[in-house]
Amino acid sequence: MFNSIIILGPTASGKTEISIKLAKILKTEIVNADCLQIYKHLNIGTAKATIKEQDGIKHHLLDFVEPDCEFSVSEYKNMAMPIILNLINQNKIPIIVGGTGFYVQSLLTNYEYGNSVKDENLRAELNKLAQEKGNKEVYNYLVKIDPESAKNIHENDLKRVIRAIEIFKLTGTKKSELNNTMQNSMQTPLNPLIIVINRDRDELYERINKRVDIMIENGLVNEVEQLVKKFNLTKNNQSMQAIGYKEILDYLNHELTLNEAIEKIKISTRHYAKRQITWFKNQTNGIWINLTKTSTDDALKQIISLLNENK
RNA sequence: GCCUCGGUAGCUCAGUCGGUAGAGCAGAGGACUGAAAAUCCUCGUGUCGGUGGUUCGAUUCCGCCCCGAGGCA
Repeated sequence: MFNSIIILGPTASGKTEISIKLAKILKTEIVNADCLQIYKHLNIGTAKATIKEQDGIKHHLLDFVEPDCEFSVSEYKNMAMPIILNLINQNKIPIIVGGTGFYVQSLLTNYEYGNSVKDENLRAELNKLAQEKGNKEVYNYLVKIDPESAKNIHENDLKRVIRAIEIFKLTGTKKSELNNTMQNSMQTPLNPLIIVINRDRDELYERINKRVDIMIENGLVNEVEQLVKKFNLTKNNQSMQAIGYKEILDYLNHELTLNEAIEKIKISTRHYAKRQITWFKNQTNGIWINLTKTSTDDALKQIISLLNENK
């Protein structure tokens, strides 16, 4: 019997609307699983549901991190899990909704992401090494200390190469060993109904393009300008890696024209949607609903009946 | 009307001293275990504007035509 619902879907597919309507019907609450909607003040560009759109439904883990702070899956998992379990205890069926597959995945496995926190110095050092002597140099180092992990990481994927080294340096345990032990305990208190909201590619891309134009009309440039001023943000801040924000930042720094920035936002968003679809397709086994071919109401009916079937 | 420069992949363009072509972007597929809206990998056949001619062979050379940009009238 399902005790929770997870709603995934690429950006601009219509997750938000459907999840709020579903929450109304089920008289439950929503837990955000979007790695940028967690940030306060990033509203327009992240397509965060406004208070009005939230329609009285309680949203957890939305809009609570300061824009100059960092956040990670591990923290997400630690915060989300108690909230979800608490809702289940109240006999509610929490609806977890978002586009960050990585965050959702953290709720479905017992992986503890290592005991290692990050080590900025080590990261900087390895990044420098890569810059001076090439990615291969850093990769070869990983091959030496953890050949098993190295096999699964491309030598140019610096972030992952560095993280694997970091895990070993900080914990003395290889990442590959960590994987093996964790693999055996792939269990979770959640038994979720997983729904993937999607649309025909053409329509999705049209919606993305249109939504970016609307964001600009709604004052995205001003939002970024105020944010940067107030919090002294630069490209290096995690929140400023968000699509829509980094490009407008370039515009404000006169590195792009407005039109170039807008075009770039559209392209990056399309790329992002594509990556999301790949992830959902191959990393989760949800039930797909195509909103190009199904109305929102029918989709809701379908979800409810799936829920009841398994009672 | 004349002159010049262009017309090659969805877009921007490279190239073939004559043996039917290749980059970037777009697009497609994939990876993903403490940055994930991040990071990374793979994938390029198209009447080479049209039509005649020269040639064993033309997208490449020549003629004419069409389209675009600029210049002279």
